[in-house]
Amino acid sequence: MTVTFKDVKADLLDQIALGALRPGSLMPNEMELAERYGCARATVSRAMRELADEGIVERKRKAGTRVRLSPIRQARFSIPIVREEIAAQGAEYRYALVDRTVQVVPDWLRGRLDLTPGQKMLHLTCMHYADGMPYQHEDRWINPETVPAVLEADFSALGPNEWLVAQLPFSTAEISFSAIEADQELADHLGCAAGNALFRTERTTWLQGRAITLVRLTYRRGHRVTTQY
Amino acid sequence: MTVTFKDVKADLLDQIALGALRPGSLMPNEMELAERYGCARATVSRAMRELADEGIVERKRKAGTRVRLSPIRQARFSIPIVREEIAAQGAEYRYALVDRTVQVVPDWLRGRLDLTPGQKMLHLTCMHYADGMPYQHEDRWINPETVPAVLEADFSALGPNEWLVAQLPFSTAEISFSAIEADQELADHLGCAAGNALFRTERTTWLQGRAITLVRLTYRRGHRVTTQY
DNA sequence: TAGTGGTCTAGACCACTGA
DNA sequence: CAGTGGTCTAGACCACTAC
Repeated sequence: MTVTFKDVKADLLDQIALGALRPGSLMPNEMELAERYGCARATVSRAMRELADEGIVERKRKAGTRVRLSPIRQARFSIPIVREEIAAQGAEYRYALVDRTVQVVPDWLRGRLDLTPGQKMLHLTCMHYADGMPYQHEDRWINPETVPAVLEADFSALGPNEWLVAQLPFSTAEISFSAIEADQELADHLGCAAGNALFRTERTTWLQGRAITLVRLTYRRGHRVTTQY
Repeated sequence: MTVTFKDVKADLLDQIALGALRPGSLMPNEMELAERYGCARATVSRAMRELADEGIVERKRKAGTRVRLSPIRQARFSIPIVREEIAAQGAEYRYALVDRTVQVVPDWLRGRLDLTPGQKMLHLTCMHYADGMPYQHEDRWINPETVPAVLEADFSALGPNEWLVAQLPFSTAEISFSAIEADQELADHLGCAAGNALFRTERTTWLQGRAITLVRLTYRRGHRVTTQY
């Protein structure tokens, strides 16, 4: 069996974990490792590159590769579409449009999205249910100047998230997680008491520098997001 | 100038963004793209592999490469050390050890960490302050069987997180985010009222299949974590 | 079973940057 | 300026899997 980049990567990780390669220490260069492992330099290179991408190791030309003093820990969370999230749990998904209005953008939102005063936005409120129980409350603003078709879209059956994803293949976004206390309206929708702690995701989406949408997703009580790294 | 994998990747992204490559559509295979771009297959391969890693595209042997119907959105959060997190905000960091006990592992924890009944764990409670204000409450369990030195460590000045990072260069972990309601003790420590919604991070860490530590980090009221993608 | 992606190799040139 | 990583190439073999 030939030596693969995964073999090299795993062995290097072991050496780091076992302390043979100490944090801050200089690792052998690619040629030397290639000889040691009996493989091509490209193989070592890919192993090292992945370690660098994962924040385990730090690479600099001429200076060589070092084990990071404190590894940059990164957690990756996938951002699923609610329907798929619920289906993945084996529950039945149901969607409901609660409210739809077109209104002048409030000041707090105008600042956030860098909009002109007096501009109108589409404001949607929706609920997502899992097996008939409230799962997620969606409070969304969409910019019709960026996505004109949104004013004709029918959101009574299909949620705005799925509609937007189908319309716009691509975008950049900022996402934040926080804990909030339920107001009476949220409590009613999500079947909990006012004041209960709820997990909230807030996402702002841009396409080529122009604001598309801001959405606040508030989950039923007890929700948690999890990932491994 | 020769064609680089970045050129290929950027061009493919453009084609997807502009709609020339529609979601769900089958892309040409690597050989064909290599000819089209006038480069080696390995170059195309790397470009496509990165698109796949980023969740833009889906690859299957024999079936070919397709543009994902809805891109898998992934958010990366960096997991900083508290002290660096606070320092990055320009605030002064202070640490305090609140409590330290060695006790038999409670059942709920034993199940989580796959430990033997009756095993003893080090239980630490700490506080982290920013400019003198409560910032984060840390409730941590450490397994002395995996990290024997921990029983001799002095946590009165250095937080257990930093101590562990220095001891164990590497580990796998599971992390989760949730919203909780403050009990009286948390409220006292964090300077809020009992019942307030607080943001919590829970992290379980393993080294080669053996549990190292479980930690619950609860932040002061109003905390949020943010990232872009 | 045939077609696709996944990977390795050996060699080459280049780009960055620390000594 | 010399050493390191970064990348490309052309060819090869392999592994998976849809058909």
